[in-house]
Parts: sequence; structure tokens; C-alpha cells
Amino acid sequence: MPHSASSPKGRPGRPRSAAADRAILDATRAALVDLGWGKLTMGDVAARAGVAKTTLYRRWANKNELVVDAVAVLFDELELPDLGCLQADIEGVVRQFGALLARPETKTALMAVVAESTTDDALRERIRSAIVDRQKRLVVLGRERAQQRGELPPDVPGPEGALAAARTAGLIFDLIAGAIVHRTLVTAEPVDAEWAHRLSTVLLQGLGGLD
Amino acid sequence: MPHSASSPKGRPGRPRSAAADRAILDATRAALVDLGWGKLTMGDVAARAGVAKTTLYRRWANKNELVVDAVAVLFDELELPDLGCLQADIEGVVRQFGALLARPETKTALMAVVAESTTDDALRERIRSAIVDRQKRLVVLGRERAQQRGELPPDVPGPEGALAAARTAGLIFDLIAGAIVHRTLVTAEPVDAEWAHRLSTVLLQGLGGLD
DNA sequence: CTCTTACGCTACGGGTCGTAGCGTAACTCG
DNA sequence: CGAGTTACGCTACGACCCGTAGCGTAAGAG
Repeated sequence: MPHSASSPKGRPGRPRSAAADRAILDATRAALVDLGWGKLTMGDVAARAGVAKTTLYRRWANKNELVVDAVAVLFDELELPDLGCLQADIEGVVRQFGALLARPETKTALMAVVAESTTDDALRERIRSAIVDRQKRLVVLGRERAQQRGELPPDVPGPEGALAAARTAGLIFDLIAGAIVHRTLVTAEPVDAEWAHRLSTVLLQGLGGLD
Repeated sequence: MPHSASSPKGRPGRPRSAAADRAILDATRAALVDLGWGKLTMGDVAARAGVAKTTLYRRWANKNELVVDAVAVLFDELELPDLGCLQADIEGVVRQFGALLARPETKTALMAVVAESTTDDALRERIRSAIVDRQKRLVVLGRERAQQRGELPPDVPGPEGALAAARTAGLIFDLIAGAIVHRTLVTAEPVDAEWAHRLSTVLLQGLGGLD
């Protein structure tokens, strides 16, 4: 989803090249792997994509937005496995997320755009809609499944119950995603099966004590 | 701790100006607040500090290392309060860390250098020694205090017990620091007393179930 | 006083940014 | 098919920042 307006409708003129879109996003990820965020240049991406530099600027206003879009699609790979019990499902998601963040282009790009978003509200909103909110569904879905299995108590009915459920989901998301990111990027140790198991154990045990 | 060699010893010649060091680091933090990471330039920092650009390069090889040092000192403010029970101690640290990360220069700089460290091993090591390891002590200290109070079981003696303790401390650190960072920077909501309480509750409840 | 190092200043080549202008390519509509 | 409209590739450009070199001067050590 490039930056400019949508074009699918019967608008006159030559349409945007979808192949160029893909080539640019692929080139951006490749360049991130090779060069990292700091040394990534728009000219280099254009050259790798076999595209004129002006074509990049017709679609994305700057490096930040380009990289957000280039990385966002990677997060759509994540799925909530249905392994029959909540702990196994959590472990599955943790390992998927860990594997995703182990990829050089993912960790480099994600942290860089998050850093930039601290002084750029539009970018923060773009990250939220393109990446974060898409993944929060995994937490909500996991809770619903566990409630149907009877592993978690059902939500308290009424607005205050829904509020409490939303807050808890937010806390869980911050805990899981934050811990994985921190381990991968700061501690710099792998998210292996054993660590995922320990994390899910703490979470499950801990959630029983909330209110 | 600038990049170049140490100079305190009776080395001939004019010594490095300690005032310039402080002015540069202060200017770096101020520039981070105003400009963010992406638009921060060495020339701008030098101008703010009232120092020649060449003086910056005599001490720090590049923007990354300068910013790491500029931000590292902020993390030394963190202390483990002794409030008499483990949960209160954890909440205190969580709120301190949250307040620290709420400052614009801290979050901007921390994420930016972490992003850069994914493709720069030397920078990663600098971050680890200057920031991460300094804070891990809080976790270790908190565990020791809780064990003395009888709130946590003592470590299993022997090497495998120490290993398990180290792994648990690492997990806790990733959980706490990761969750706070994620909430502050990605979710973009404040680390208030209520959230700190819920986090510490989950942690305490969850740690009982490990092994 | 001499030696050595740090500092401020100026200047510079090299690189990236983001834009403008042009001719051409591709598609829609009448 | 022709006219209108939009996208593309290419070139060129001013602006900015980087990191370094060279010089004269300032400040401690012996």
C-alpha cells in the first residue's frame, strides 16, 4: 500500500506498475539486510529494484514510510496455531514471532521505524495500523479460544467487563511482544523452544492472579 | 566515557576538556529532543555545545557511539527501592523505568541505537556494557532481597542451580524491560501506577510456576 | 621555556537528498 | 483510431551533511 491515493477505479492514464511496487519492497528488504538502516539510501533501493529514483518518491514520501510498508507484509505470516491447549498455542505464537524477529531485515527495520516514530506522529499511526493492530488480533483470538475450552473464565458481561478484557489483552500483548523483542534485539539470544516454554508458563500462571 | 584512549595519567600536553565532554553530551540529548534521531547532525550538536565539529570527532567516531554515551548516564538514575516486599519493589522499578522511557531523548535514542546495533556488533557490545548490564543488577538484587525475606526459595546450590537462577533472571529482565519498552514506544500508553501493579502481579504469580 | 597534545577555524571532496524538466510508454475514453 | 491523462526513465541540479586535513593558537607536563 504505497503512500499515494488509490488508483484501481477507471482512472485515465497509465496505471501504477504493480511489478514495480513488489520490486521496490523486495529491494528495500534486501538492502536492509546488506546495509542496515543507517546506510540504506533511496538511490540504492532504486538501483536494486531496477527502477528510477523518482519512481520511489512518487509512491513514498521518505525512507521511513517505505520501510514500514516493506516490513509490514512480513508480519502477516503470523498465525495462531490451534494445538488444543492455551499453553501450546502461546508457545507456537512466541516461536513464530521469535523466528520472524530473527530475520535481519525485520529487526533492523522495526526498531528503526519505531525510533523514528517517537518524533513523528504520522509514522507512529502508520506503524500501528500496518503492523501492531494486525497482530493484536492473535491475543484476542487466543483468549476467545481458551474461554471456549474453559481454560479461562468468560468475560464479565457489560461495558466494564469489556474494558477489563481489553486492558488485559493489552497487557498480554505488551508482555509477549516486548519480551520477544527485548530478548532478540537487546539480550541477543535466540527465542528457542525452551525459552518459549518458560515464557508461556510464567504468563499462564500469572494471568490467573489478575483480579 | 568518550571513545578515545584514557588521559588521566601524567600524559604530556593539554588535557581533554571535561567541560566540553559534558557540554557535548548535554547538547546531544537536547538535539535528540528537538530533532529526533534521523535529523540529528554532528554539526548541530557541535554548534549547540559551543564546540568545533572536529572536537566531536576527536572523541567519538560517529553518531551512534556519541548517542549511546549521551543516553547511558540517564539509566544510572534507576535504583531498586527497598519497600519491604517484593511486589512493591518491582512496582517501584517499573515506574522508574517507565518514567525514564517517557522522556523523549531516552526513547528516541535507545531505539535508534538498538536498531543500528543489529548490523554493528561493536555497537551492540557498547550498548550491553554501557546500559543493559548496568540494569540487570536490579533484577539480581531484587531476587536476593526477596530470598532473604523468604518470599522466594533460595537458589539450588551447585552449578546447575546457578545456571537456572541466571536463566530465570534473564527471563525476568526481558519480561520487565521488554514490556515497558513495548508499552511506551509501540502501544504508546503511559506506564502508570495501575499498569505497574498489574504487571508486577502477573510476574509474581507467574514466577511461582517455574520448574 | 620547550614539548606535546587539545582546541577552534576554515576549507574541501564525496555522498545523499528530494525536486524539476523532458521525452516516452501505457491505458481510458469518445 | 486519436486525444487526453497519467506513469516511467533519465538527467541534472542546489542543498545539505559527512568526515578529514591543515593551520595557528591555547593549555598543561617536564
